[in-house]
Amino acid sequence: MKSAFESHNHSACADAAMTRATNLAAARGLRLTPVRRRVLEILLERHRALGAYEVLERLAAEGLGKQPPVAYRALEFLVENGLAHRIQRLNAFTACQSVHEDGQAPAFLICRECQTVDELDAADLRDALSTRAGQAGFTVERATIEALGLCATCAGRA
Amino acid sequence: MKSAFESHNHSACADAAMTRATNLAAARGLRLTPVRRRVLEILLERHRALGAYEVLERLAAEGLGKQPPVAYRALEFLVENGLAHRIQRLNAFTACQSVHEDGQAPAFLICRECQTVDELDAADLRDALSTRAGQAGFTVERATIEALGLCATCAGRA
DNA sequence: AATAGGAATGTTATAGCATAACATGAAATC
DNA sequence: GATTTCATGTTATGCTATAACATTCCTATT
Repeated sequence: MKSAFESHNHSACADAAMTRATNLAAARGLRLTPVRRRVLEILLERHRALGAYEVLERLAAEGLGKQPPVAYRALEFLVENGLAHRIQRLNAFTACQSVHEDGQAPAFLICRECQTVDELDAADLRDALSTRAGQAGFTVERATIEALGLCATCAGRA
Repeated sequence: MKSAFESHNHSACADAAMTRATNLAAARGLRLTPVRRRVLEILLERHRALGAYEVLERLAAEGLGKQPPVAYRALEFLVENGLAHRIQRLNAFTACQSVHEDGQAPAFLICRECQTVDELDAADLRDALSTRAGQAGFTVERATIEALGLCATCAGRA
């Protein structure tokens, strides 16, 4: 699997994600409605996080909804079902690029230069965090791990 | 050092933090002005994250500023100098409870029940993250590690 | 095929978070 | 004491997010 920072056949990458989403919906009886499907497609266009209002603009241009709740509801659906992630640092959303258990969100690498967002499996980091938290009597339910920095490409350019 | 979740002599805890802040300001030639000092005191009242507008209400009640930029500027100053932290998940701010290098923010444990926020030293987690990111050619500049869950006290109550 | 119940979407309105831009004032430096 | 720098005051606005209610669309059941 190529990282989001490397150049790759992106349409294959997006197609694969759409296929995973379609299969997941079928398996779980989720309704991947036109708005939801379209929002996921929009997020999949690039390895970048989009704000809800950016998504909404796109939807509006296509006649799929003009008000914020339309975008927020679709995004919420995608996030709840692991098809997209919310990037807290950016107040924005990105399509899920990997496969992982529910609630087991990966860590994110966010390039401050090109805004590309990549996922990193974070199982070990989450485990370490849970262990340490557990020592303080704290039960971790959801962990957010986000790194801001420079990707290789942008570092090379500078 | 007691965790924020345990009952403790909180005024001593807040005083110690204020003293650290005063010393840091002196050492670095920072200006801990009345507004900045007061904002830090307000954050130190409890181990909870406060939104900028909550801080602003307090300031306004005391005649220290009525407009959002007053609160945001003071908070920005505190965060930049490591005296407070921004909790991304909450869009809120909390006083720093520990001592750490610049930019080396700790991990946060956020109880979803009592809203208490505690810090955990995250040096090892950050290192692990940086190493893993480095394998993908990514240079981590700042890492956000936040865990949402239940503290021992609240878990016991349920 | 009618219909009842639930799920999704449409719509209005508003709440909450954050900053740009410019004016004024205070403090340190020269 | 003039200059420069930093902090604060103020106005205005932009971005992010959700509550609440109306309507439409599916689905399952009769």
